[in-house]
Amino acid sequence: MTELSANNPILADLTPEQADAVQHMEGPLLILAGAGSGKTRVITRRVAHLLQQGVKPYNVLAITFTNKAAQEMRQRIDTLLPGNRVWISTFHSFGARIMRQYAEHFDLDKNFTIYDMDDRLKVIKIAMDAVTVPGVEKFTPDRIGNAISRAKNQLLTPDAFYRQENDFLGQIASHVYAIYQKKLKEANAVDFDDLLFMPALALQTNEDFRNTLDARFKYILIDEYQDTNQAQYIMARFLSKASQNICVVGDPDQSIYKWRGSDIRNILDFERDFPKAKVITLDRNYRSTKSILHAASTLISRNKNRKKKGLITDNPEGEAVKVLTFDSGLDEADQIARQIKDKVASEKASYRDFAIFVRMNALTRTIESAFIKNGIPYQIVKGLAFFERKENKDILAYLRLLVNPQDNISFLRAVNEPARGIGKVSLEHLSGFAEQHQIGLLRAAANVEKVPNIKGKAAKGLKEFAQLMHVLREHIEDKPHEVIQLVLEQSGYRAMLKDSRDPEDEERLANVEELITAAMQFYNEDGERTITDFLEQITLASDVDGWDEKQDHVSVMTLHASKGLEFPIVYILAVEEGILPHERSLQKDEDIEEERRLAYVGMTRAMRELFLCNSKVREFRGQSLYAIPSSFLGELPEEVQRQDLSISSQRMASYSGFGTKAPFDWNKAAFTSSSAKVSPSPVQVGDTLSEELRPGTIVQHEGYGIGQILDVNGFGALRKVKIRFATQGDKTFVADKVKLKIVNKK
DNA sequence: CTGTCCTTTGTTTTT
DNA sequence: CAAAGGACAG
Repeated sequence: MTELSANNPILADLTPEQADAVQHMEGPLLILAGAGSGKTRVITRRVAHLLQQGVKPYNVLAITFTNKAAQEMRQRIDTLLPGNRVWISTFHSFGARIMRQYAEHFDLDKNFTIYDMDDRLKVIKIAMDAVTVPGVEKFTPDRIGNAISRAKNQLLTPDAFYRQENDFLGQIASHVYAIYQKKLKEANAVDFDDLLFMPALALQTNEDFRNTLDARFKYILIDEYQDTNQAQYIMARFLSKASQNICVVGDPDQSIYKWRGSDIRNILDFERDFPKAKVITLDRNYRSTKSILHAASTLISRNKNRKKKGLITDNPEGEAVKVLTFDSGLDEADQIARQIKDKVASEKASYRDFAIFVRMNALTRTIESAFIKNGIPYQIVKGLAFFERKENKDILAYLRLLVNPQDNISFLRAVNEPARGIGKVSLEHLSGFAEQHQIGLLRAAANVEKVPNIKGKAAKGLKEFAQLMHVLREHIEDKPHEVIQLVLEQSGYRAMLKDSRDPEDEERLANVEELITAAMQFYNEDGERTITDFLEQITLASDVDGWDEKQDHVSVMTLHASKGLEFPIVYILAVEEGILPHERSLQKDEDIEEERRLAYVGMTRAMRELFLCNSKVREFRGQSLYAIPSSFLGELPEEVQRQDLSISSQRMASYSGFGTKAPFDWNKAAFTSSSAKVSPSPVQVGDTLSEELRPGTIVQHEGYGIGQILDVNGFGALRKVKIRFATQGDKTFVADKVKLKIVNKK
């Protein structure tokens, strides 16, 4: 390098390892970047450095995990080197763009629709109805859909999937898969998985296609490589076959998407795949206090299937990490709200400094009401929930059908909204006709007079709808927001909402008006953008893409969504057995390890303060049930402070007369409360403390008599207890429903 | 065909 | 406790 780093902002303020990674030019590079190790800085600088060294922006491809991350990276690079337009996107957006550009390679029209999960489910149901194999009815569309998704992630076509040795589900799914794919094709639509599957397969099998793209993308950079799946892996490999200039960045300890097909081996085997790879480890953390880092490191070190490594920091010790115990979820939410309010009032922090992480979306409800009650500004970072409202989805269905007249799913959604007298039966006739003539539903509707059995109101409605779409199609090139305006007007949708006496329709009307604003903003950012772009952005948006970090509010999100972010003060809610780790991961060690990584990801987001919360009673599906602190809490180092903030703990200090034995020894030892106690809850719960139901305990059941508990599993209403009775064999009960008398504790 | 009321059903995480 | 699906009357 000829430039002096002191004068070059691209190389300024970097550690030797970071500078090494930034300046690496040719050949494969693996950057193992621990949490908070300045990864974002390194990758943006690296791209900037490549450009500075004369690499053409056109030849660079950077893959990020979210569109938001892509946007940020674009801006940072633009700040360093203005005017360079590098291709930065997620794998899915990349796939979509390639597929539109080379639509003919994929046997698609370039205005294809990308189906989301809802759409996918509908197509699966249609395919399951159409398939003739016996046994389909044994599976839910959901399970079939997952099986198909897995097949696509492994680059298996319906044929290949069928030929593969399969269990019963796989056999059935492979048949549905073939029809499902045919239906998608007919609708000129693809699903999320296709955006990876199709380009990956094309790269693998079509050498010309591969050469073209490989030659174009001479330098590839992939972030969050630990969470890539097989299809993404193939894309990465085949795009960098000639140049070998592939740089991947990741942290095996933060791999949290195995359930979605991610394969941690992709990163672990990088050096095997690219024998000449240079490996740089970034193990210095700049984000968190020593306390936080130590707590997180101690937890993650419990994972057996893991390369040993540690993170170090020069940051101060800071506040101790705290485990907080509350009476109930309501109480947990309320006390956290107060803590936040107090800290903001005393000017120790702003609202934007706080983040609340949860394992499941359902847990945001209570915290949301507590924030509303306490007047705390907040944002729930959950996708573009706005676009998922019924009224907006309806309007978007019109748009999708305009752009892609073959889109049958959107047709079915829009055709009778507002009501045009078209019911289920008419649509079945229409589908039959469309099937018979191999045309789309819209085209069939345009020829409704030729369809037998559709008469009267329904026929008139269909004809009118087809004509409406025909008229609207004239405006397809108009600005997105103007098209929406037109759709609202001419479809009668706006009139329907306006004339309604349902008070909620007023809000719906406001929402669709806001949809126009959203489209206008989208267009104003870039006048080249089309309706197709607008629709694509909405469909491919990730949860954090809707997050507005500029606002001064508390951020509430899932642990998954928190990946890659950082906040001064972090609360993780419901760190309870069955929630984190999640009940459905408890069977397999490798699944529990992923839950531990998830907890690790959440903890390492915190810069200054970290609170891990649990409550004694958790409200769930309208019921209140005893909750057990997460086993992860017992894996934290000693200096973590444990505070029992439950009212019952204060009140019960002098109370005796119920159980005297804490359910877990480590719990008893670790929590600061003075005397061991299992308190009767202030809320109504089942007759038997489900905490006391543990394997080995001898119990008596009214009808079955004496038995011994074999197994207890599940959480909340799903918690089951399996009992072996002396005379009646094994029986399984719902833990909070069954009445049992404890005879002999284990 | 449409709207309403009632039963059933279900909950991990998401591009 | 909700949302979603099914049954039924208008």
